[in-house]
Amino acid sequence: MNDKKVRVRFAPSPTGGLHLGGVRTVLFNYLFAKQNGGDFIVRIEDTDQTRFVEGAEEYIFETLKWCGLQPDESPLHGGAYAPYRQSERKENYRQYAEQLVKDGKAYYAFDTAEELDAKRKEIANFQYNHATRVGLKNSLILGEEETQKLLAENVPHVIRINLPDNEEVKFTDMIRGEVSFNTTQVDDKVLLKADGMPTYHLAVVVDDYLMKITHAFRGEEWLPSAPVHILLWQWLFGLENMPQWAHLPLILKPDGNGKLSKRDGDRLGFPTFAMDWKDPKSDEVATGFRERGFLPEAFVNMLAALGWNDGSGQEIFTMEELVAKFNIDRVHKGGAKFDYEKAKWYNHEWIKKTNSEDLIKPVAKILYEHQIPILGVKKITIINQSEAITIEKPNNNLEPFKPLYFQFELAWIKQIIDLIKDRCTLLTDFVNQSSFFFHTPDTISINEFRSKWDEKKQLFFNELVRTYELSILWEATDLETSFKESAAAHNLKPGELMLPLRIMLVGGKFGPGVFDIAAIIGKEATVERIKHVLKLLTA
RNA sequence: GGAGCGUUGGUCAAGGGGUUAAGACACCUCCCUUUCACGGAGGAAUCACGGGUUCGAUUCCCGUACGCUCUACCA
Repeated sequence: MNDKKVRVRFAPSPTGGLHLGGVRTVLFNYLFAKQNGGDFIVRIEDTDQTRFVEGAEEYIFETLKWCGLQPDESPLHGGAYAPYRQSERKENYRQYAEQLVKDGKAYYAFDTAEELDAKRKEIANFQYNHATRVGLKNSLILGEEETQKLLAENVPHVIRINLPDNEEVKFTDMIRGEVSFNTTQVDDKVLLKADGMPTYHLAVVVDDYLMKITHAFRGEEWLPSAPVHILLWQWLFGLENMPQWAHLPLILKPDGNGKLSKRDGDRLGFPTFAMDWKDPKSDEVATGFRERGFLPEAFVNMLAALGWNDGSGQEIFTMEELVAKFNIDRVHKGGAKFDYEKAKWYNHEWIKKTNSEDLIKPVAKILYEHQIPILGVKKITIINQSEAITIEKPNNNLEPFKPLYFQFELAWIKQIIDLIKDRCTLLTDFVNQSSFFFHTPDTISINEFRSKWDEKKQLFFNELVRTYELSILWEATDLETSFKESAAAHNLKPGELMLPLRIMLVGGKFGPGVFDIAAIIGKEATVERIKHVLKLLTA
């Protein structure tokens, strides 16, 4: 068993956007597979046709792509065990269910939904099990002849597992150690539905066997139904072929208790989906981490830390490091409350850590999406949502740009990113932190200094304009030197003059060093912005 | 209700019979910065409770409490 190639699977239902917890399950699967030189398989569990949602499957694959968690086998990527959609493997399941009936490990049940509902109302904690099935309509009670008759008449029926009475079912969970259940506590789950489709319980077991899955990671919410799966393995394929189970801790809501849900995110103002998800029925859009301005590296890093810790104190991990260091033994048993502030901290760390060159495309894309007119950029093409964009430089001398913007080149954007990335937590922060580099500030908080404005300052700035206009050198240090010299000549403290200058250039009390900004936006824009505010002040 | 699983600061967590019980986020103070951030230095704050076992329990055992998950012809 140990020399078998590691094969893990992520088995989502295409019922909507991919939630944080789902992506984390993928991550742990992926890390474990890659660490062991194994394969990561994505199998679509679409056995419930009533819950099918248009676009959900595509969304899942786009999310995986964005996160850098590419499957080795999937309906999209193909593989030796195709098809990878359970709806396309329908014929596989019935035979196993029938086999179980033949072996006495399962039985036909003809009870209608209404009859079962009535039972549930009548009996407090109704379970379809050893004790109650006597009073119900199933092949165990009806007998061979009656059963065959009903079957021949095509009476709608399901196949249920025939759980033994009062038997201990034990297994070893990779995270929790030995776990055991008594069969009296679990009910005779439906294996094959009336429509001929398997339920999850039958489908996972059959497909995990057929696809030679060696390790199965899933959320803790599956723990109570594990005994059904264990028994099915025992009866159908042998325990020695069963994958090793690992039930992952839940991700909890930040306030109160319970599983984190999309509603909590809406309520508290943070995303819970990886990427924007538009519900095709309601047209409602749930915002995703991607659109909120997260770097995929940061998103993945943050997810890895939700339930796992390598014990060294290291917090920032690249995917390669995660693959190398991930260890299932160090996954926690208890759930963790999601902390959006910490999530943003990861993003901030990643923005600081990422080379400015590598940030150009995502930043340009964000600016473009926020309609910052990047003059000088001839064309920004968005190939598709997850794809990087391409930027073309203009053939200068064509458009009637203001002189400043002729300086545009990628190196210019990189310079800006270098200057501001420390103060950007989300990619979207680049919009506010950089817009004044590209165009005159929309609003100028002139009142920040107006009350302290006087003739002396007016004169100083008038002269500064002349000095800057004549200046040949345009480096931040030169600008600062001439600024200070001029201030001294006017008998003014530079301190009282820098705030007005800042506000003239950027519009408010924020941003990097003023002279750095002036150096980057260039002579013409600097002079023009000062003059503009000077005019406002005298008006 | 039942079953299962869990419980170290406000949150994420390291540790695991004898420690000043790491670190991170958030919070507070100060420094740096003639803006805002970044950064740096400090601070406050914790082993759910009760019994054992032990010379000694946060750590091991048993209870209790609390929380969560499941209890569908959903996954």
